[in-house]
Amino acid sequence: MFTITFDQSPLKVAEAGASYNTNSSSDNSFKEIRLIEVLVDIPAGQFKSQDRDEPQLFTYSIPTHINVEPGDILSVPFGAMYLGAIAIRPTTQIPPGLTLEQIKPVDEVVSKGLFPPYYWQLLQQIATYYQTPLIQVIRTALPPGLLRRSQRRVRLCVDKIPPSGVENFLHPPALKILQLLQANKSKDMSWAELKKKVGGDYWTRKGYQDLLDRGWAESYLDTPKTVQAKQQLAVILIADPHSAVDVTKRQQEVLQILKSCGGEAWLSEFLRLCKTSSSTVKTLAQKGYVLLEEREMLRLAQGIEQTPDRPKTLTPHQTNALNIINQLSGFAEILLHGVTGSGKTEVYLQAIAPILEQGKSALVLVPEIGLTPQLTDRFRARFGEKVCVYHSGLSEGERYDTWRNMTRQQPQIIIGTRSAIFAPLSPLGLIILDEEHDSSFKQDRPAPCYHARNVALWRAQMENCPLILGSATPSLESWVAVRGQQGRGTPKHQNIERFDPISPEPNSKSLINDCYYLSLPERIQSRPLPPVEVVDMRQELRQKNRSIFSSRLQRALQQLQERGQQGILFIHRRGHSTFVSCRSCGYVMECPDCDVSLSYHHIVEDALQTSRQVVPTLRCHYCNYGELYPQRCPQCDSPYFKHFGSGTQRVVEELGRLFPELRLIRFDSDTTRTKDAHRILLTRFAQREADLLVGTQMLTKGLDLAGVSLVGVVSADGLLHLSDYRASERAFQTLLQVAGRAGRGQDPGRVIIQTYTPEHPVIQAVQHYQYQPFVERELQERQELNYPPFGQLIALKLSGLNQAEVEQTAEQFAEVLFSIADEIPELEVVGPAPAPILRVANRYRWQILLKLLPGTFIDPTRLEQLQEVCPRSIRLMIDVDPLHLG
DNA sequence: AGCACGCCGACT
DNA sequence: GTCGGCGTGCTC
Repeated sequence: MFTITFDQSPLKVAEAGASYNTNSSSDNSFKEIRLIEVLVDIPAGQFKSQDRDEPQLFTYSIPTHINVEPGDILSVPFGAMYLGAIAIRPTTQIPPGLTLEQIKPVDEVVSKGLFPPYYWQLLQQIATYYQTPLIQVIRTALPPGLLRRSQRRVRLCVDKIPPSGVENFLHPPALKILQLLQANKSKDMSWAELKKKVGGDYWTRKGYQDLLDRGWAESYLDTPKTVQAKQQLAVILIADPHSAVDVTKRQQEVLQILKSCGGEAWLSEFLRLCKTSSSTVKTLAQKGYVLLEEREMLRLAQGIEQTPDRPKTLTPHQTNALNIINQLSGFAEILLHGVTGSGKTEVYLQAIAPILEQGKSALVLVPEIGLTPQLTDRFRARFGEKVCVYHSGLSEGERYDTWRNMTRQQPQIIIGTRSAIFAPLSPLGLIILDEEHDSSFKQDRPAPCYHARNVALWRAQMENCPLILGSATPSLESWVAVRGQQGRGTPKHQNIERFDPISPEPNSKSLINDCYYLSLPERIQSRPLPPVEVVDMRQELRQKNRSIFSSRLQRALQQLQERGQQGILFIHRRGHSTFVSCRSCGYVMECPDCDVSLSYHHIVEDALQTSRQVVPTLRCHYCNYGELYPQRCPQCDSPYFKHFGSGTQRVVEELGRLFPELRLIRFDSDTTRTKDAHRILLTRFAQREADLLVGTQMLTKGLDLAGVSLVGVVSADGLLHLSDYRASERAFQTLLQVAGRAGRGQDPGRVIIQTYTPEHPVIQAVQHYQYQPFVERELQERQELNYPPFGQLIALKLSGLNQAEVEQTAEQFAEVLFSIADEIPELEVVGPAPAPILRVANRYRWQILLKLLPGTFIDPTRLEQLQEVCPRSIRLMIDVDPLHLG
């Protein structure tokens, strides 16, 4: 959005006192004063400097006793409070209009040396591409807890409150606050927390004012507390135990144990080890044999210790892939397309080994760490303590320490989720995105809505190292990027080449010819892929089977029990499917213009809000095309024309009714909420405590359970007809992934997919494991409508509390955009349209879609116009390359 | 975000 | 007249 030039050379103290330009009348000599320009952590870039293309920087002086370098995390006074900030560059200029007296000193250096050299360029790139203020990108990248602000808190003046009878005359909001504070142990709460519980700023202020007037409560700003390194007492041996004469036998033993520990240990652990008390150690310290010292302890999340394993023998395909990867030096994008069970992980492991030997680190990104404990375990078994995990599930301390450990330049492996792409490893020898097609690599909640695959690509280029994208069902983006020239002549890395490179990096080599397609078409040990059987549910209806299970699936479940085998039952998450389809003929209502299914809406309000009518409507949430919800199927006139969905609950009930003997484990977001729940449930299943695993999307992600011989998909339709141009791609990927869970052990396995539209191309492709034909077909359709990966999409998502206001602003935006589109013929404005789920968290949502023709891009500054037009009450989020439009 | 300043309408 | 609603702008 804005660029800043970041001085990467350390601040040179000697030069800091050159000549100053001041506007103040007095011409003092400031030879000793060092100044630093700082990016302050205030919400968003509303503080733009007028004429330069960068966010507003603030100038602070550096107290003589501290040293500040660009990139340091600071705490600075800002107005009445203290805020987190990043040191950007030293300066000798006092900002125009200010006097030296107005320059405040930096309060504290919170942390130093957290980034590798090109890191700022990477963050800048993300800010520009994803149209997000730089500070917000920094906030996303950094481990949480570093950028803190002082917060307003309210505390009770306990001694001033009369003992009782208060409730009778206090106003409700004041009483509420009083009660909240009294319920609190420390009689002290943050303003934000109060606001949430009281309900709104207005009443909180009102109530607080009352209490303040009575002198019963007061507010104050507390100083920010940032993550700190953990200090712990360590015992260090400083004299040879053999020369110890004036010690008891027990003390001598203790010294010997310390020596066998390598002469150093954490005190608490050491005491447990020696089964002694701290007094023994203290005595030894007094006698001068050991030293007790506060030392920094790293809280690293390394996962559970594993028994070491050795590299496995590779199949010819694996060997071939590995050879090519190992020959690479410098940037390359490798698509490792391996069918489920083909042993991609083993390739990763063996590709990483030589990287570590070269003294470099490796970064492995996975969709969700909790879902793949087995992957982490395997890395730990191979590389031991060099493996750390990094994801949002860790505590602040763990994340901070893992981060700092990464900057220490010891070769290591980080396994993490999306946010780990910001891991400050350097030098970095390899980046791997496992299951690269997975949509959780795209952030969609707070801006920047970055895709870790994009960021990984930029990082790999900047670091000049290979990037491996692994998947059994590669995304169309990656397929086209790597194989594009063979197919339809699309430029590779279109997203990259569109950029103005901030500065041409010497080590970023030519972007062309760095792509490799490596295929692992067979499962290890030549195991077959499980055959896929498709069941036509329309037929079942005709045969008067109203159950959600077809007779074939029922038989299979019956057999499961009889043969003592295990199965997985996949249910598509309910609530997502807002499409309408015919249960007799399978017909699905689609938008005539956008190639997506129509969504069911029933909230219809008239503008005056005098009356409220509920009219069932079908609507396209791309272009806002709408029509009435037909009572009967437009194609076959059947009355079984319904809004769709079968939830976990219903499936479980039905299972209990049909197969009371079957032991099942539910595996969905309800049952896996707690920490380690995934691992526990999966272990129980692996130990055959249950016959059937029933669950949602989570089942698709990399489960490797040898015992599973049956995979059932209750209904593929919810997946097939999501109102989204990516529905087919996602359905194809999900179904193939689920199917891939079967037959990974000795048993060959089978897959049963139930659907009302067996003729659907996705079903056909899945049935025969036809990746390429499916992708070619899908690409054709995408190309015709200029959808990604050909054209680019940008979604403008508006939300606000007032429905009419949101709609009005959306219309207003559209006006502006249409006028921009008049100048740029490559830009198409689609919408505005209400989001398929109009109201979420009490906010009404509308969106406008920008469609750009292949090879074009829109100048980000054009979209900044919108930010300026946007009323304060409306939130605007710009989602570049949105994945879900629903 | 938090806070000051300043402009309008409802009252001791 | 003043008090206090909140809309606007500033924080080095």
